Amino acid sequence: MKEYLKDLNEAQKAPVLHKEGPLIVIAGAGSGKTRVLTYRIAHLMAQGVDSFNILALTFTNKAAREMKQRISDLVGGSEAKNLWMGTFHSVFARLLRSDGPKLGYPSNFTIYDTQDSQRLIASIIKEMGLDKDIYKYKQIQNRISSFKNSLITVKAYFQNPELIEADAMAKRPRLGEIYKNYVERCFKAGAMDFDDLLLRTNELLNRFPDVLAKYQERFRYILVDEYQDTNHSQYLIVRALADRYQNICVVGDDAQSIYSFRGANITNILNFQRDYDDVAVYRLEQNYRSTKNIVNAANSIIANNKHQLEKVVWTANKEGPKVKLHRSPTDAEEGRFVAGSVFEHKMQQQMAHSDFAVLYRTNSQSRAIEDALRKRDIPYRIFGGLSFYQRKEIKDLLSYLRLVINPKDEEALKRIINFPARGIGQTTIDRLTIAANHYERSIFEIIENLDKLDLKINAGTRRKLEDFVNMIKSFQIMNQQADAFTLAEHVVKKSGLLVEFKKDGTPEGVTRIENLEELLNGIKDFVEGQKELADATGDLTEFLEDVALATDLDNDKGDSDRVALMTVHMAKGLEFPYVYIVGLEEDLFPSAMSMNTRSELEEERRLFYVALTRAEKQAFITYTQNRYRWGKLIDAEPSRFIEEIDEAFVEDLTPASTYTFKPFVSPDIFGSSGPPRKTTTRVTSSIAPAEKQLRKLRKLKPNLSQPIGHTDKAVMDLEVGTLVNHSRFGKGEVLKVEGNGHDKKAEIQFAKGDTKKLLLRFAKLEIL
DNA sequence: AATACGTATGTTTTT
DNA sequence: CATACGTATT
Repeated sequence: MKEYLKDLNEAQKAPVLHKEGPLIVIAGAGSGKTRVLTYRIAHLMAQGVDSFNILALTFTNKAAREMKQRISDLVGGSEAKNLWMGTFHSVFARLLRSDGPKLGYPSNFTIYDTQDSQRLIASIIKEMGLDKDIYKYKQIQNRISSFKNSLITVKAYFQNPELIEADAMAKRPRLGEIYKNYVERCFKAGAMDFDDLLLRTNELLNRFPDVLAKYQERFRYILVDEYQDTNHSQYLIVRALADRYQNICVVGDDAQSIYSFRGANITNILNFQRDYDDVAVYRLEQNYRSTKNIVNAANSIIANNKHQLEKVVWTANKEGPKVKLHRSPTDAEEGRFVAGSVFEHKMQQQMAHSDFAVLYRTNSQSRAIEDALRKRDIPYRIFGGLSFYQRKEIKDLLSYLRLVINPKDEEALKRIINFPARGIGQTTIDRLTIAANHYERSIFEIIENLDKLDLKINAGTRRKLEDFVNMIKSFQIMNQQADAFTLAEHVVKKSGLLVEFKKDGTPEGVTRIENLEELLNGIKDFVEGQKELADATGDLTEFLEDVALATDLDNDKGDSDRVALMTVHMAKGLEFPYVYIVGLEEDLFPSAMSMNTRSELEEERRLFYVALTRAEKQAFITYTQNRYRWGKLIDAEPSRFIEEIDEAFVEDLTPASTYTFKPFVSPDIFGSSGPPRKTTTRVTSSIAPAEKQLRKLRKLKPNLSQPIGHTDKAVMDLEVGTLVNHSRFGKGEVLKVEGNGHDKKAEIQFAKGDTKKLLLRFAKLEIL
């Protein structure tokens, strides 16, 4: 009777059919976890669960859109439209639009992006008269963000001597004050930053039991995708909402946890079974995406990580070609290789451009690839990097629109009050800011009441300020009648933006005008699209929210046949027949910033795992000997990850001839088995490669005497009652031993209070 | 107040 | 390299 269940294998069917109560799906890469989520929702609806009672949190808005569409196809009718589906940020932004006023926020609050936050913090630092070389606004923004993601409010900060001490040690004793000011200023501006969308949701649910109850009733069934990448704030929201009905389904893969830098906490997924009663655990281990060579290569990489849930990803797919490895002299050559290879495979295999993706660790690597693709006339699209909405001209126009919606929005105001130039200088803005802080009003309100205040601003400037405010007010009046597109078009003309960029005359200015036109088209699309959606109000507020939370990926209509260029992070959840992973070099991938601790390094490795498992048919891994970085050509060494791949699944494509140019023969220090290590042509380097490698390894703190993934015999034979010491968890006692050989695990009660189940093969244990 | 120029400074990844 | 900020000049 349930036709759609035929689309699922047995392992997938189980979580789909699971009825009430908490469940976790540990899903290996490419094992069809999106499919499980989709079908589970469809199945719930088919079983009579009201679509209004289902909340699904996805990783991208695009994923939500596609899933909705698929569900709609499965169940028919228009029910799927009622599902609450989207990213944490967009779902809870929407929730805060209706319930945020209880916290004192206007329902039309602005969403500050990272740049807005950083600018505000920079100006606070300046206003406080602090040394900007010690108080670096980016670092401070980062720290504040991580506070918020861990639910450390300003109050909590000041009650925590450890944090205060840490900042004092870092020579930044006034960090707490900056944090306090920042929060107050955001609040006064009617603005929430990205982290606030989660933090304030938590606040709302904690402070108002009736609101919590309302949403617990509403969201009786909660599903969370990519659970391994949730941060503490998100975790608490989910817990609160699921508490009443416990119908919580989380899906994820600990091996693909790659967002710890923004607070993602891998223990959320590792501890899920402890958080809820009677958790059903399902595993999806069959990979449907990739060839055997790709799956096996990926498995061999991830085996180097110690901390992971037990899981064996396998595939019944065909063997496929081996993972190809290629070395180039420079990054430009690397680009050429990729472009040539794309061209070749497209021709030979009759593929589309969109079947290819180039993945890199950092956005700046896109340049060399772009150049090469362009030279070969291969169409491409870059995702991420400086997104469309972050371009200057776009942010300018958006700032006008933001100010129309929320005149208290200080960052928007400061951005455009004198752009295009209208003779309002820094001194005036500083005075207004001081007055605004003093009277606890917004700058906009100060200007509105200029005549009542005694500010040192001359008549000419006063006049200009009034003109500005009147212009914004005229836009506001227009906004009550006109749709977003008509208004935006009007604003472009009347604000002087169009003229400003037109008179520029350079190709740069022309591009800017084109971008503005593109934005206007986007607004038009939005306005028209809104008419079809039941739950959308279709106004400017909503458009601005979409814009603030959209990523390039969300905007991809997939209507053009281009090679995709993006960071590995962005590629999560996607798949392509052909994948090129470029820049596999030490200090780049793994990043130099992420090699200080083992857990950072393990995250880099997971990132590489994610990259490799995007590929369906074939994966290419490239690295260079020299690369431009900071505008200078620097030596590059092959990434340690290259030799971690089991050689059985790799084939080196680098032409042998390039090896013959070596001025000297470097000793084959890693044995003849692995792929060739760096064969440097640099004679100036006095340190031999082996020596260099060793020095790098020593930087890693944990005991290197023991190779990763191999534990000595005594530990493998430990018994119940044995006292052990773990490199991270400390001392503990073995409670239980289970499994055999490879799978042998021990349950250990640690002195700190935690009980953990560890795979002996990986756990770093010492018998006491 | 606006512009032009020099310097320093940092660079992972993103909602 | 690219941007951001400070200083000097008009």
